[in-house]
Amino acid sequence: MYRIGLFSQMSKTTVKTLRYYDEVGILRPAYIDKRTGYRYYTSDQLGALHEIIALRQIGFSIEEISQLMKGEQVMGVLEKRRAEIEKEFYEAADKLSRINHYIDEQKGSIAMNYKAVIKELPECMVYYKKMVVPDYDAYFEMIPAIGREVLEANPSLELAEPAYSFIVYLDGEYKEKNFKVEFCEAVDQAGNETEAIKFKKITRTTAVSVLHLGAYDKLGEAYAYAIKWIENNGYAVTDHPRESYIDGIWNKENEEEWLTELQIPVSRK
Amino acid sequence: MYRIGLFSQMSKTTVKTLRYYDEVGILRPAYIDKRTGYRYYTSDQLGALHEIIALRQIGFSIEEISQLMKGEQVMGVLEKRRAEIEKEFYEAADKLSRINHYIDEQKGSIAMNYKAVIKELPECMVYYKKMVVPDYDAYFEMIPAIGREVLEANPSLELAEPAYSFIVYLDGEYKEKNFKVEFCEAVDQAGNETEAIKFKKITRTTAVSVLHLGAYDKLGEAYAYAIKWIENNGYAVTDHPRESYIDGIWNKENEEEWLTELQIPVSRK
DNA sequence: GTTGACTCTCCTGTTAAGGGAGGGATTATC
DNA sequence: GATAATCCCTCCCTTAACAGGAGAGTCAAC
Repeated sequence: MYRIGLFSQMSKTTVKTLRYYDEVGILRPAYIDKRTGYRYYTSDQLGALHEIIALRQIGFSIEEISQLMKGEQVMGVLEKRRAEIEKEFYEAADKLSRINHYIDEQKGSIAMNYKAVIKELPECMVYYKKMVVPDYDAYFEMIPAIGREVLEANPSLELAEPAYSFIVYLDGEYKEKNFKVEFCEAVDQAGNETEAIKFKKITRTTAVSVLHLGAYDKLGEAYAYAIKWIENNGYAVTDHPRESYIDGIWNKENEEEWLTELQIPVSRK
Repeated sequence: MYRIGLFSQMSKTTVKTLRYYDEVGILRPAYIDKRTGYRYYTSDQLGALHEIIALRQIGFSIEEISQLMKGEQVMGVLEKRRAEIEKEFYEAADKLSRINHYIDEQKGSIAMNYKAVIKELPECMVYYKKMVVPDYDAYFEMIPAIGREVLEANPSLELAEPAYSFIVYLDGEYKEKNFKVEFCEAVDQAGNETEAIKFKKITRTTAVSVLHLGAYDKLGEAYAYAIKWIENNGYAVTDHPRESYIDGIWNKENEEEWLTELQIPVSRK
């Protein structure tokens, strides 16, 4: 019978850990002196501890080890943990490419104003209208007009909170002028459709989000950044990009303060 | 200016998180109403939050993000984090092969009595003697004799605590009889050497450790298990295996209670 | 008998928030 | 103007697996 200090050296475990394992019940000492409270371990407990350490090294929680030792749904616990480890593995690979990308940016000593984050875009109901616009400036006339049109057909329609409106570019390629777009705005529920205006439900999706500060003619840079980021980090574009308008002519006079969020639906390659 | 609830929806962050970021100082609201304590955020704070989220997704701690935002040793923090992520990546790969190995064992529905764990063996001073032994049984005569021989030359020598003695097999191949071994026993410091007995310092090493319960003639199974484990989990043997005796004839009569630890120095492939 | 090493329990701290209580503020409705 | 429904505030507790330390009791050696 060994006292805790010696046993901890034999097993290369700390005393704190042994006391903790006693407390949570996965390794009770073979004997406890009732008077002094001293814990005594035997050498065959080395085997049990060995197994616990092996499982901890694989990353099982104390709770899971408890279950395994009681023989409760062993395969279930094992498979669950394997799935988690696989996830950890892919996430580490993901982080690795992201930080490499980030470090490359810093080294390039270019003041990068863009940061990409992965977001889940929730499902929502929108009204939408497809149109061809000659150039960015035309938005400022066309978009308010759409708003009025919708309200006319649906006087009691309510916009979603928080406000969420965006434009999807439908042309497969990049065009300087006369691009085909779809304007969408989130509402709380579907309403009456007209010739031009329809409703649809947008499904939940994962997207890369990049914020762009400044005038719209520089949005191309944000696109370039996002596309490069997606390539470097092993994602693939799954749908048309969206441009969501946060600040613009309606609340900021200065073009340089306009804020736009570029959202590109992606999935892992 | 948006109140916290709306801002949290715009940024897809929880209110709790925003309050926490305020508390730790990485994202203070643009304005706080002194009377009510209400936090108010502006849309350009979306950019700052965006960057924080990007860094959190890469796995930076709040403390590190704080530093990065203050511009303190940026490259140092980044490189440190990259090294950590690389480590996480290799560790995940390691855990993955270990759990697969473990699951295969369970599925084999063979009652596996062996569990491998990775340990750091600390540096220590030992005396040692090389010899050729005819068979396992001969240990019981030869080892106590060595003990006496050492004590004769070094009357004041003290053994290390905890006791650590082991045998290294020096033959390159497996032999049933007349194997060449080296017996080592840890002591607190070097002493007088004799013709047969020398001292040396054993360096720190990483090893796979497998416990074997039972008579020595079954040790081959423990070896077989350990070697298979090492192959399956992407490690490589770097030195001679050691057999460390924990329980044996000196304290247990019954052969089935003898406990031996097999330690095989390894490194990652 | 005394020292020094060992052990005990109990309390706090660690990360990055999440959960909930209790109470004030704002907004919508009656 | 009253009331109800949200919204927001602070404060405290919880998480996992221990680590660190305080203060007190125990053991073995000299």
